[in-house]
Amino acid sequence: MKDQYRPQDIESAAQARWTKQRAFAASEDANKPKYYCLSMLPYPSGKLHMGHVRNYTIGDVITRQMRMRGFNVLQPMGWDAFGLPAENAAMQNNVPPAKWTYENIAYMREQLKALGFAIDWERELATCQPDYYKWNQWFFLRMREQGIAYKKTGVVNWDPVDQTVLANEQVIDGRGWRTGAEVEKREMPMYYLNITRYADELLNALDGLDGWPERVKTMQANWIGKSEGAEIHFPCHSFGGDSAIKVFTTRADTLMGATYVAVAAEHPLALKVAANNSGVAKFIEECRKGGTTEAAIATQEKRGMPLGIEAEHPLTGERLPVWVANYVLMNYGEGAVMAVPAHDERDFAFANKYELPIKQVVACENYNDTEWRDEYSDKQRLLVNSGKYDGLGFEAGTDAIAADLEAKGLGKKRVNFRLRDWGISRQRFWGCPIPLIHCEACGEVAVPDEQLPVTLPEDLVPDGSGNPLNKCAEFLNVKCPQCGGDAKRETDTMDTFVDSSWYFLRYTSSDNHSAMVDARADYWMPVDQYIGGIEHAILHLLYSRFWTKVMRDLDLLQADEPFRNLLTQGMVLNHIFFRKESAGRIEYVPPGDVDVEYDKGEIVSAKRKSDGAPVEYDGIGTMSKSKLNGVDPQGMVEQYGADATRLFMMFAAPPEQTLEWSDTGIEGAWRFLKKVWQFAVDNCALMGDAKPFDWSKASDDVRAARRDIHEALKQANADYERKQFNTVVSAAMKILNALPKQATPDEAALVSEGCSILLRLLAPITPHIAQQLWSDLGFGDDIIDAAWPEHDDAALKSNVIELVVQVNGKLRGRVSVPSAADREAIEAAAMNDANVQRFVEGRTVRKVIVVPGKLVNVVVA
RNA sequence: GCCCGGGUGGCGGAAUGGUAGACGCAGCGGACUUAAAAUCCGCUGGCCGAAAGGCCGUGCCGGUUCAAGUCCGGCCCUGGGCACCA
Repeated sequence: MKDQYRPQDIESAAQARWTKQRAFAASEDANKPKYYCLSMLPYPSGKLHMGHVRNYTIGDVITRQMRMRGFNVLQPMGWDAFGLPAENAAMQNNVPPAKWTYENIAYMREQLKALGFAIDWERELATCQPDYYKWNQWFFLRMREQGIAYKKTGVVNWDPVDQTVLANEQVIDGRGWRTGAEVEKREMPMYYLNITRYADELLNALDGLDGWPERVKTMQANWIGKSEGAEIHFPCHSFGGDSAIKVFTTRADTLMGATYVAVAAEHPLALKVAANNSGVAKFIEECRKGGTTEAAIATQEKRGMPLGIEAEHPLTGERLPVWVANYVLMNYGEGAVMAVPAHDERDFAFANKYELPIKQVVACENYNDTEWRDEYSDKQRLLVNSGKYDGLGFEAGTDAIAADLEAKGLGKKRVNFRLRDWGISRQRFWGCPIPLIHCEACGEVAVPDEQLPVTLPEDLVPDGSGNPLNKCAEFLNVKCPQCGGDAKRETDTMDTFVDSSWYFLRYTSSDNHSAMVDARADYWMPVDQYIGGIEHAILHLLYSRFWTKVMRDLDLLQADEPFRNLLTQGMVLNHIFFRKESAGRIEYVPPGDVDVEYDKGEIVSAKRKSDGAPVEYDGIGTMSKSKLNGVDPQGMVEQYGADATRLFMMFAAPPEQTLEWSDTGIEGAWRFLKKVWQFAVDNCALMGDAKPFDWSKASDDVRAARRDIHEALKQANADYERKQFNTVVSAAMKILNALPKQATPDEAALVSEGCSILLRLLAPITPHIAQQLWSDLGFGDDIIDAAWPEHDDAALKSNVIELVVQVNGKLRGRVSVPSAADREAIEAAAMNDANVQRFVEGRTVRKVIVVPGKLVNVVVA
């Protein structure tokens, strides 16, 4: 074996060996339990960043460990290749998005290979390949046939200068990022997927996802947002007939306290009034400004205006003013609310601002209608000022009022979800075309299955003024499949979340060109372990669950849920710097190009290295392409090797924890691997002997060292089980520290067993060095085929144990007792300690708590 | 604004109600070396003390417990998500 640890040599050799063996090419095998280990596919942004290294190392550690434990493991990889950054790069560099994307994929694939991940590359896919997105289109048409995909209008961000739709990311402080123009909301026809049809199942099935983090399930449940309440009709005759304003409320019990009705700015009634009322029209116009995100809407100043019409209270017939208010959301409930200012915080603030009446109907002492207190909305209190409903509680009051409303045909109990249907239409080029054709004679016609895929031209370059497909005659002009007349193709493409909602299924059947998935999907599904960033906790994971259920209902799949176990990786954060260009445009500056001045740990000033000009600090945030704060692992891999990089990433923090980027510590990982190598070189003559050894005849030192090793192994296995890999690494370090550096022949069994354990523990994390030493030291040919190490209980036994003695909970001494000592003997030994006596002397012992194997606590008065 | 996390030495972190700071990084001291690098050994939360030992200490305030970083209530700061970034 070589004297020096040189990762460049051993890493490429190990990778070549695995490739030649097709070691990670998975096939369906009935003789072994299957294990599908999946990491979220990367967006091919150009280069890997540390977040990718973290994500894929976690997946690889699990993959390799499960393989050594005897599972038939599949770990595939692909590319989430459609999306906005490719269009931006295209505009900047005047290259087609396809070229940019495929070049990025080629580069990043080599980076992944250099990191030695145990990936089955034969199943690789990219979502921008026609062979992949053909099935998006095929399945979209099946959903359209079922009514799951349907058309309605939706709101988008509109840049009035560029005359184009903007993504939320392109709206900064309510203005377009390129033009600086104030963004408007605009309605457009779009396709939606009817995810709300599955709302109940998506919510209830969370209970069965035992392998998911509680926090993710809570986030999904809150997102789905099931509310039990009532639909109530407030009759309104202003525009003739017997129409009514419908509202949804979770507090029907407080109906007698309703003093006005408020509708959203987009509500049909508001629009009708606006037709003849320029003040209202102007207000609605104002509400159209600004972004469409919930955050933008929720943080804006609450404003409203009377519509000048009235609605009838459904029980009392009292006339209530109708207002338009920007805090009412059109896409939640009915787009209208009954306002009960006395018992709803937002209504309270609104009523106080516009001097609307406030009527208390729930018992609260010292009610004050100018200062809000949370008890006003407490559901535990009883109704007052509510006529026949006085004295009822929340549930009884709701039931009684709902029953009376139902009898009058003016309402009923109802469940409402916060979840909205999923709008998938995008007015953008670099995405999967929606397979529809618009014919003047036949209307909207589906592209026939045999004409799929509708292929996206790969040579167009967007220019920022909208979707280039609209100017591409070759794509646009088509014959109608029904009548054969001239027709136009749909130019909207699909949300990229569509692509990522089922890619994990395509891996199982990636070579099948005649079906979306086949029976192999039922062999591999569900995914046994899914790993990806916590930022995907809601949207991607919810859409994938929905998509899986739809495929099940269309008999394409047996699985109900896609992901059995979920590990949400904490994000890798880095500092963000930027400066404002003219026209309000923001230019981000990579942290590596910034010199920073600190004062008491806080950044006080920053300058760009390349030109010395000041830059602004925008805090710390996730590594992202758009903010240019990603760190490329390439330099680290070249200098220290893949193993040291992987080890460092795993050692830096537990997988689920957020990690602020810093490269201090890579030296430590590198040093550790050098020490492992040196230990192997120094002791190689004693290794590989697998003869049984009688440890009871070994010296005390050898047995003590072996106990430390097996204790560390036990801890490491528990930590592998709970996926806390940073402490697995520290256990490996402890094992190396416990082994003699230059062993004597008497220690041969100890170093041989210890080294064999150490290499197998490290094999999932640092597979190259583990493979090289395993074969050099004669333990076997391939460590990936070695059995997983388990600790020996006999090695953990000890004659004497040390206990901690506390007096009133404070540490006062330590005593050694035989491990077989009983309670009395332990107590006596504890009381005998000189320092303990100092603190007990002259005081009364109230009780003595003995925690076996741990401590004694003497409680004195 | 709403929903979900996090806050422990100079730094990354460990501690599944039971010894706070494992394992590392950085730093300091020493060995080896003509020298440097590399390597090896030792020290390293703060304050008091010659030492033994003591007092303080896990974002802040309060509570439960023999015992709280860990459980409960309130607050502050910070990260993620909020439906067109992926």
